[in-house]
Amino acid sequence: MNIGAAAKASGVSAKMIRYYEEIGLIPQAGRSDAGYRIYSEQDVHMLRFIRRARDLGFAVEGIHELLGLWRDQSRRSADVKRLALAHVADLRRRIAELEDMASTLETLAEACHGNTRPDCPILSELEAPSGTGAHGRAVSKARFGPV
Amino acid sequence: MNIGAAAKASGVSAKMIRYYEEIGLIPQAGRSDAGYRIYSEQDVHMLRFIRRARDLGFAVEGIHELLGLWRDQSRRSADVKRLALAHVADLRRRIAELEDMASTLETLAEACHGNTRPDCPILSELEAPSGTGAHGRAVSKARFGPV
DNA sequence: CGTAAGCCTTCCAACAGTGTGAAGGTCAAG
DNA sequence: CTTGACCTTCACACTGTTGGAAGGCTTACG
Repeated sequence: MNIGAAAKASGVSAKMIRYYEEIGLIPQAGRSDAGYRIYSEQDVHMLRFIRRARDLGFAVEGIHELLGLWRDQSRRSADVKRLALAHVADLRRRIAELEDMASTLETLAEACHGNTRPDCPILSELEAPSGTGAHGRAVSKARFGPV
Repeated sequence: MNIGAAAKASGVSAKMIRYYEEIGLIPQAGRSDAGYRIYSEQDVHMLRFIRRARDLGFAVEGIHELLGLWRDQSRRSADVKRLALAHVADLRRRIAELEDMASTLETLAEACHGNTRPDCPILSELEAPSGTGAHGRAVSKARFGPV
């Protein structure tokens, strides 16, 4: 199977398959005489696994560990569970940060007349935040990388 | 004021100040004889504005628009409000995606014994998703860039 | 057999937003 | 004058994905 067919079958783009190979997430694919990468059903199976882990928000690093456990027949399910729950905690942390921002901004927007006049509490708040936000202050050094 | 002092006073790192200047988010700073960037209290005020907008999750593009409105004395507050609410909607959309992932994964983790045996519903699900997730399927092509 | 479409290959660049580090100039205090 | 703390620019890293260009391969059709 060519990379295009594997991409279609797995839902992972050809570009990403090559990228995953490059960073060592997946083993190097075998090559045809012409140098084309060749994939088996097994490979497609693995790519689909990766695709789903990605869809659940796992970063490549996490997917790497999941793949290791997946392949390891003597794994302990406790390790998988720990990995999953750590990721859930990470997701929840990010959710809380976003929620803080959203509610703060929503409160400010509610207080804005939204008319043709220039005065607006949103800009005022950005200019000089009032000490106590009605909602937990979203103004923090919260940083979040890509998923 | 040097860039270091402006950074300390505004909460925006010197690196980021230079970056913001480079991409045109802020005007080019004046220079001293030695070529050092010089900042006024006004500039620091603007940097603080940027810092807070960033803390509320606005992307540089959005901050650009906010700055324009901030400086525009004849702005209509309706425009500010529209911008803010559009961002809130964006945040909520991302929250929903993350929440979907978290709850799906949490449900799977709950079903995992978490012992020394290898069988684990988390891996099973990644291998071949059961048609209907208990929670809305988090498995989608959901993509989200940086904040 | 020739050729054109549609694959495949590699390499290079871009995105957001931030950080790291190197090589060198400058400023202030001792 | 030296030292250390600053400033300058430049280049590169990260994450994950996409886009394109230049060239080779395959396949199907005439």
